[in-house]
Amino acid sequence: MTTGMLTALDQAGVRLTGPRRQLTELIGRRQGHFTAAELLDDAERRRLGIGRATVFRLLELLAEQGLVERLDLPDGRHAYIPCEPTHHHHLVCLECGSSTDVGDCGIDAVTAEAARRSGFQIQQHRLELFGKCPACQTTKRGKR
Amino acid sequence: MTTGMLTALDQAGVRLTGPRRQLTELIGRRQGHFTAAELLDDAERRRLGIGRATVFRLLELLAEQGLVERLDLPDGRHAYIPCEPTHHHHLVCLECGSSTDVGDCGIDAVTAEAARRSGFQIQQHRLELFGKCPACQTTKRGKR
DNA sequence: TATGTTTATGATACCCAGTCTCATCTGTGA
DNA sequence: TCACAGATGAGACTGGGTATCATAAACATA
Repeated sequence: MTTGMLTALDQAGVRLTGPRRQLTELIGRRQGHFTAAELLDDAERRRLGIGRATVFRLLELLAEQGLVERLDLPDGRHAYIPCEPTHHHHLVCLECGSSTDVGDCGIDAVTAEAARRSGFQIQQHRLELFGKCPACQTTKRGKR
Repeated sequence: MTTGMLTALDQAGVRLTGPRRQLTELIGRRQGHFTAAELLDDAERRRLGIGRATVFRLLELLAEQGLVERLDLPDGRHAYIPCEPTHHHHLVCLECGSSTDVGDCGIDAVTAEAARRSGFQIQQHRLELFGKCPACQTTKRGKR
């Protein structure tokens, strides 16, 4: 996954710099979604000397390549999820933060129906699903 | 609609103050979604002397009551849409900014399918549809 | 209608995420 | 090994949103 990200960047024709190698490495170690601030913290904790702007620039680059997706958490924060560059949706666990991709699942029928009812031409949609992952369902429920 | 917002606030047990009346009035006049900054501009242009904090406090209050919904535009900005306090989704026109609500449209089947495939318990979802409204489809397309 | 309590207000300082600028550095192709 | 386009880090800046606090106004009660 980490190497996948790097080779994808390479193929995109950008330079494989030190900061980019280190940051993709850090992203690869994380489980599920993360915020820009968390990634920046990781880098600072390891004293990699990577600047704030570089982190945001890389995230933007990864998002352009579809290697990461930007996502709005229910609490209003922004997070990023590493993912495959095909259209899909995310299922995010509200407890542990892990996430899974799901494919189509019939959403096209929904958008078509909405278009029919409203007369809109639908150009893009965003579907985000939030809940509890299988692992968190089995652990004790009083937890929070 | 405007009065609906006010009476709903009244029923929520909060005070019907001057600024709240004026701001809900301004919201009522707007078509479709608006950002906090736009609402603030409206208020300043009319020299209502309403503070920044008051605008954000009212929007938060309206969102709590489900009278307004906060929404993330594809360009990353945040906007608010006045709406009915029942569960539904928004169709947003990317050209003129107008919006329409659509009801269920079969999204429950999609979330059920995603849950089945992934094992997640889905607690909430967010679906936002972006496109071109009927009016903007008929006006010249070179626009934008 | 006057009063008093509670809630809301505006001003302002502040915080945080993200962007811009710019001088310096470095990856990479030759 | 060299040259240079592209990337970097520092830090200033912006814009959305929040916290604080003294003052003002809504509204229940008398």
